[in-house]
Amino acid sequence: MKEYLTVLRNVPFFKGLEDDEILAILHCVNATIISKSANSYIFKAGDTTDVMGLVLSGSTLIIQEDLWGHRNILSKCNVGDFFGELYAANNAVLNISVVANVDSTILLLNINHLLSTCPSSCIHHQRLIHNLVGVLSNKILILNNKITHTSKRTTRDKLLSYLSSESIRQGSLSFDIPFDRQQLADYLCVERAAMSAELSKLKKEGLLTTYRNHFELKKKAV
Amino acid sequence: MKEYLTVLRNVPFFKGLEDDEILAILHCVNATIISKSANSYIFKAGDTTDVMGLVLSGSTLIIQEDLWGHRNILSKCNVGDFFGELYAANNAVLNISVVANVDSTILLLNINHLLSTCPSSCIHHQRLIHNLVGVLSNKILILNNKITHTSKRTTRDKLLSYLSSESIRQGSLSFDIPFDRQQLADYLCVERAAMSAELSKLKKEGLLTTYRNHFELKKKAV
DNA sequence: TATTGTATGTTTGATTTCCAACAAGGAGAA
DNA sequence: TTCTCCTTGTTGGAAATCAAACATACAATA
Repeated sequence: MKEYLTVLRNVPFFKGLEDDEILAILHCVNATIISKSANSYIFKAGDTTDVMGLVLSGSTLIIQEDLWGHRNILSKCNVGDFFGELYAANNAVLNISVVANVDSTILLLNINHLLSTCPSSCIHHQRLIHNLVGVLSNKILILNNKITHTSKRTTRDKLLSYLSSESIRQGSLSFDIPFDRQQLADYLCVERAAMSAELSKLKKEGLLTTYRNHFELKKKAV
Repeated sequence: MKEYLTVLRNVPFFKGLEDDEILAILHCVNATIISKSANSYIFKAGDTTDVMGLVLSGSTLIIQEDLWGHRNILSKCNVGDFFGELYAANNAVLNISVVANVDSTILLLNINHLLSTCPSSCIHHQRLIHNLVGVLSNKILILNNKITHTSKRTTRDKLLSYLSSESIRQGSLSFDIPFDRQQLADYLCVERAAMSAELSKLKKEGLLTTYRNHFELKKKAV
């Protein structure tokens, strides 16, 4: 297990924990390591699971198939990423499958063990639970924000919603965003070209100025 | 506190707990009750908080203001609903405000107390933590689903994505949905009229039949 | 039965977005 | 410098969506 500490140290679940504490917890929740060859299934849609997975080496793909058999890759989990925690925590039927992208090593953590204080009342357990709740609620905040922006009907409103929230979040009318144009368009679920055009309009109307990923909003048209 | 047990029994956080267990937990996490008159703030955007709120009587509004002062009501919390748990759990700056809609009574729960096993090692605590994680991860699953559907570019693809997932979830090509047409359109972020038209097309193409909120999908065109 | 209200389907012109291609500008490499 | 490559901005025709009507069907009620 020790060989993977360099990975585990940087996992949000284990934030703020020392190496020996991590090892103690892994032991206390009876964590197991499995090896999966490329293209083999780790979770299959329709299953339930009480363990979550954490990629120690290799990578996995989260895929979803619709009724007509169209296969859709939802995301890729690289070393240090975890998956299945939502279904494990909720005892829900998986509507996604997880397959090894290449030969991979996966750490399996039983979520019920994680959530139960261990017999020896292991003190780091509380930290872990706190981290878990933090990770989950942070994810909800991120998703909520995205939905707030993307549910606006026009490209213009999506842009203004996003830029306004970034400005408020960063506490300044002048701020950088973490996206280039293509990424911003993908995030807002619009066409890059249409978005660029809309940005130009907003500039002409004096609502903002922008250079690359730097934006400045104006409260009133100049 | 006892007078509110009828409310608390039905809150997902307290699912599976008996009345006396609920009372024990409230005591053990040092829960407090506050009264708020109509239109007064409970949380203000920009604040941080380590407590979450639960509506015992009355109701609250979750509101958000953008940079230009446009006020947007995001949701309403009725008796038994809770709010602020995401920010409390994550120690995040609030980007929403919560105001009392009418004169209201609010139960404040300190999330750090909830997440720490109490000195007396109160056994119901584990159940509570488990419930909390369940509630959060379930919410993520719901949001993920919505984003999956709404991020499709056309009304047709949004419909098919949603209907396919519902069909798979309910394990049948013949199923009911919990929305009427207007609600479905709102959920998918499209126009009701355009959606109705698209449904008609899909019918003509033999991909599905529908009556009201009942749908039957066809794997191949008839 | 007649009346009313509600949900759903249809239509149409205006508007917006999509798609594809190209243009402009800058950064880095040869 | 010159030549790429990459990002961003611009444009025009095709396609989709929006908004606002109106039509239809059905249920509930008197």
